[in-house]
Amino acid sequence: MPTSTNQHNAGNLGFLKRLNRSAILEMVRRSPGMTRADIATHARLTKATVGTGVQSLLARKWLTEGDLKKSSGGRPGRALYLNDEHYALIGAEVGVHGLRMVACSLNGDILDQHHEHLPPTTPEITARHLAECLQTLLAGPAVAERHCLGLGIAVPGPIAPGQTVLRLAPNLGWRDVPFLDLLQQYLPAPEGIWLMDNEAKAAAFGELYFRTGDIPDSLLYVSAGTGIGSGLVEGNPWPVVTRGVQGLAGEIGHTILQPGGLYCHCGNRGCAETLVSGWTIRAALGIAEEDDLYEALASRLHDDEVQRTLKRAGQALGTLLLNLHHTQNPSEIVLGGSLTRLGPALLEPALSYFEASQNRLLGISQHIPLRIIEDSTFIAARGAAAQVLAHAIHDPDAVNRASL
Amino acid sequence: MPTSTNQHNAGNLGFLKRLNRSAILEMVRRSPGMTRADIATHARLTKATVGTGVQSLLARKWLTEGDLKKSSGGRPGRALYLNDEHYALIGAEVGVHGLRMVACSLNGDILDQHHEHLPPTTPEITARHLAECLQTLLAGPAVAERHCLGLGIAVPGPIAPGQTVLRLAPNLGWRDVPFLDLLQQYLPAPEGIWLMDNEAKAAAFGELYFRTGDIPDSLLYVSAGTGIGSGLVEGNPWPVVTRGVQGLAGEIGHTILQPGGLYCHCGNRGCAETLVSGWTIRAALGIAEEDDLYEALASRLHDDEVQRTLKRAGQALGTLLLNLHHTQNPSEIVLGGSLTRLGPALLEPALSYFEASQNRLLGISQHIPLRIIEDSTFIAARGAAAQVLAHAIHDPDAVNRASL
DNA sequence: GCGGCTTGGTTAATTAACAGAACTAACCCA
DNA sequence: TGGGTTAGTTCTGTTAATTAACCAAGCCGC
Repeated sequence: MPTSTNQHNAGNLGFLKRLNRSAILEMVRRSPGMTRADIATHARLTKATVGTGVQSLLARKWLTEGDLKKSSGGRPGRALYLNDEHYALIGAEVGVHGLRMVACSLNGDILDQHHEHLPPTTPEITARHLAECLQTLLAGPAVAERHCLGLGIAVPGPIAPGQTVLRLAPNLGWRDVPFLDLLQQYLPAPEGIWLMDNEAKAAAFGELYFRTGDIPDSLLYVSAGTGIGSGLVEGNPWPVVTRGVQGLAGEIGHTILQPGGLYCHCGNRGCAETLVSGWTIRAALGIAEEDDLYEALASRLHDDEVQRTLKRAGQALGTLLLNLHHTQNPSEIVLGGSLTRLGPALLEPALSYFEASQNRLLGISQHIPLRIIEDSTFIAARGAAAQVLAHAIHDPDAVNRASL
Repeated sequence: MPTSTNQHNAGNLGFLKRLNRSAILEMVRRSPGMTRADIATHARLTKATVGTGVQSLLARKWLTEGDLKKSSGGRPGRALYLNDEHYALIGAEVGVHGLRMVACSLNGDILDQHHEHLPPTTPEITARHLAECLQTLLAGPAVAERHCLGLGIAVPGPIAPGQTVLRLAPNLGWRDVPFLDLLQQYLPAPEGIWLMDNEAKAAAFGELYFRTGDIPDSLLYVSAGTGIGSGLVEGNPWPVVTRGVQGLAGEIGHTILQPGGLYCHCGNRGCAETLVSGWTIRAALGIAEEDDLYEALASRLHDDEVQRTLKRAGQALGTLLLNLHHTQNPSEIVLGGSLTRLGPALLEPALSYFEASQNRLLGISQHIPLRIIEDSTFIAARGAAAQVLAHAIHDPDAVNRASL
């Protein structure tokens, strides 16, 4: 978990040095083209301190110098940028319909990606499969030249904070799987950071962290697919994912929207997932698990039954969003997951309800931005890669040292 | 907002010194009786660093030395404690039924308290009234001898982060009131920290921060009174209150529990408050606003109508708690507010539903502790005082300097 | 085009914080 | 009573930020 202070919250001189290097790096990452002088004023450090810090970050290939900036009467400063050529980040997602993996540059650009179809199977087979694909990815021309900072894995289930065990993945049929350890058995490389997180939380982190321009204070990612989950990222300048004690934060699919409603697979009644989710829509419209939901519905989208079902589901989704707004009140909401491909039939009722209701309480017209991702295929994998970067940035000198 | 790093997340030597002093102080606060050697090992600082830090904190009366500890073969260490005699913290709550204020010691012990009955009125009258009462409190024998670190105010409505404006307080009939500024006009003293926060968020902070023994990683306070609100505190070792962009985090009373249900005063339908809250229970049972809810119900508690009403409300409360569990998953839940006085008729249905449902998802028997506060009269005021302490602790040397 | 003016960035000496080792203090135990 | 052990301090050393001087590189007005 990225944190700007060490575990015990006290620090020595080395910690201070690290802190300042991270701060410089993070500032340049967020505002590409800053000069040393800009950094000094914004970070309230002296020119000298920034100078040596930048020098070290240049030497370690974290930064590159760009052109001279326009002068405003004095000597022009030299623009600094994240060195987008030297390092690579690897992210992967274990999903219900297969494995997805990406290699990213420090700016979050995807260097290489791969989608491997794989129906739910045992953790061992999955790990072996993933290890093979990752090895190919690592050896590929886009990555092989770069220094790999680490690997992040996104999985469809809750993970308790500080743990590497996937507690439950109903859609994979897994329970208490130490997936990261398993993967490590089959995959020696890369060295560096290894981490695993819930799919929606990884996605949320990536959507916030790899944002170009102003980074919002907080962001909620709602992942609407076979199940429904969410991830909340908060904190400036060091965003952190909210997990909860048992890793259950964001299990919004099991939030009750209809007391006494239908039974959910979790055993409770009236969960949000009984109203919106891949599996309820499938159940309501008689679509088999093996079929692609979008393809199965494409031809029937204008059927009355389909329309009614999706509208009902959309309204529930809108209610869910409103509840999250009044519980967590994020700066921004991003809606992804396979259900967004169903388009306006599902989303329009959700959005119109949410837009109409969200400001009733304060009576203001300040709307929370809500963005919909139509193709969220690689979002979670990229988010896991972002988490690797966030870790690495906290000790930028470490990557060139012997052990991380 | 207490944060261990400065705003720009870079630091100089002075920052490092402050950080380490805070860390020492916080460690002793949490584990009274630690010795210098204990601190050194836990904080990973050297004995020398801890020694000088402790010396300075002793000189500034933040700490006191206690007895020698039992030796285990070597020289016994000297126990260190928070100096509970020198400083005072002031907290106040502006509530629907009046003003409450407390003076606390650093350990959170209440030195003096006052409850002033005051029906909802204008912000100006309220501020003047509060200022007078606070002046009396400050001049009282329990406080006058002490150095006052500052004043925290808890109010029944949302406050956007970093602001001192109460955006909305439906139960007071206020909107966009700069209450802290207003109060400052009538009350010159105390110098130091001034802050204002939502009542449930202040309460949450206090319940976590003034806890004796192990402090949980996170805590959710649910305030069930005229309206329903919650506050979530997270973070170790520096707990932080979650606010949301507009300060709406924790407005759980306006979370939809019954889509298409009754109209709420906020304009939406089926809000939690239409099912559980002082005002719905009053409306359902025909109790006037002026009457004390508890007293009005005391004689009728075994009426069928009352029982039915409270049971329904209790079930809704249980659902609300479950939803919070699956959204935020706090380490611990504390339930307070005037409704807890209604006892088992309301609480038993809530708890039994929550207990039965909370572990369905993970299929484990690890329960989240849920504590009920029967008398939460001064909880929010004390919480506001705790927030003052949390601020002060981040720069323990500052209080003796000229300006804070 | 040639000095002032302004801003960017580096360098060398200084300051201030933590670190390390030696030392004293205080207790236990045999 | 002396050796072993742990607590805490002191002195010296190391490290990182700071200060101030300096050089670099543009602008501007004459």
